[in-house]
Amino acid sequence: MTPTSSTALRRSRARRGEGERLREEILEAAERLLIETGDESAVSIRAIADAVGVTPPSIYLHFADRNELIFAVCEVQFGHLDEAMQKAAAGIDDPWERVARRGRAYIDFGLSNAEQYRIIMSSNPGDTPERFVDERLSQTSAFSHVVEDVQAAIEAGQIRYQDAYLVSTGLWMLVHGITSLLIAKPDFPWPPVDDLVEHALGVYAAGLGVVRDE
Amino acid sequence: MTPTSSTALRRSRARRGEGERLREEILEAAERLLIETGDESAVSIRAIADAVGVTPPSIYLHFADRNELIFAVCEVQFGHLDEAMQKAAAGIDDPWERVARRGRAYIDFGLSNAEQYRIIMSSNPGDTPERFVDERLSQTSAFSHVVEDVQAAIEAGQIRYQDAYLVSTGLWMLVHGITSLLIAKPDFPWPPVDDLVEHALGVYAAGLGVVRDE
DNA sequence: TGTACATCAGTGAACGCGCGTTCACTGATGTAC
DNA sequence: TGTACATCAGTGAACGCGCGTTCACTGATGTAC
Repeated sequence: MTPTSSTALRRSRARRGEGERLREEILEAAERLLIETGDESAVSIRAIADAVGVTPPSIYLHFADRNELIFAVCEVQFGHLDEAMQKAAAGIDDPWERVARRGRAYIDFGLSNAEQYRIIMSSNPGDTPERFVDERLSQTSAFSHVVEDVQAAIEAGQIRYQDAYLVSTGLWMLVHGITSLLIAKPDFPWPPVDDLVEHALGVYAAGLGVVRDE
Repeated sequence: MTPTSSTALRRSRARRGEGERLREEILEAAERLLIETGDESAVSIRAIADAVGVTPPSIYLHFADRNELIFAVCEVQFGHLDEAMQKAAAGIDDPWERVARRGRAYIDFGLSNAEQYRIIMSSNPGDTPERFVDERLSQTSAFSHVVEDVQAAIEAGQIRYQDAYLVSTGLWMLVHGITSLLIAKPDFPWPPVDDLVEHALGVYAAGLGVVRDE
């Protein structure tokens, strides 16, 4: 499993001015390793360099240290999550329906990309590099889109609470709980996943007093 | 922070027949290290041995390998969680109130013991040793106590759903989501924690159609 | 059209580290006679 | 009451490993003259 010797052919050097190409290749290889090994600690500078077909010091041409590289991977994943949620809500008018679809998209993303989800949501805080503010921003962008839809649902009289931020936070907690527990305890005798998701979202929606337009 | 040289005095050797004492000391030291460093990977065989005041090979007198040791630590933590939840429900008659108190106790336990909570709930599956069945059992004991109370609440007509197992699972998802997200993202601009917990539990209770006895 | 040169995209070798684990051992302690 | 001996609770030294990171370097490529 672990590549002890070079598994990739030596990569051909980028042409003048195309040095940035390596940065993308590094990020892609890191993501691939993360998915394949299912273990963040297996995503080492050396393993990445080997996967790209380059020597370890080359990594430092584009990232200050390992920590920055891992955060860059997270940044990409937050982008994917946001995209998936935006796509799920696209073309839907009913505000609560938009929220619910975002929620299901969130869960789907997490379950389909378990390792990526794990590192963006369970990573140890405290070792956050300076670019962390950007990271935090993109993290929040998916969230703030939810807040907007929740606000619209409140204004449409679909939800009986008034604090869109509080409601959105509660929803995040719920979908995160579903996603992360299913990922962390795959052997637990869960009820069928779809039933579970629909039950939990249904209960929460009922508790919010959701009234649909239709 | 990391103890590079011996930080503890050499421990005096146990008397004949009291070899098991070391096992307890190892588990306590491992837990202490986990709390102090906030990082599972810092809880190494060598660091534990150092903290206990013993040489690394001594660990192998009581644990087959590092993995078994870490799982033993988890086992202890699951016991603590179950105790905390049992204590919270003790002396309460109203079934739903018992469930709600268990839920708050769960969240309190997780927030007060963040690192322990992290390892028991986010540990990588797949490297589970043979004694895993026991571990799984103690994990489930806290859960099955909830199922019992939920069943009682259903029978008392407090909840409008009929499947106690499904309802309990949903509740676990919710409280786990609250706990783990607060731990994982301490810098996020959360609403006040108490408000958040009461809001989320309140919404969920309302969604379950909870009717109180009083 | 030819050549010197700066720059860019990397390489190769090495550093020191902490890790899990194994192995042969030691020395105090209790027990049998 | 004294002594040989088995056992128990550890020790000390070493193994091989993969890791992040640094450093001085190389050699192809494009540009200026």
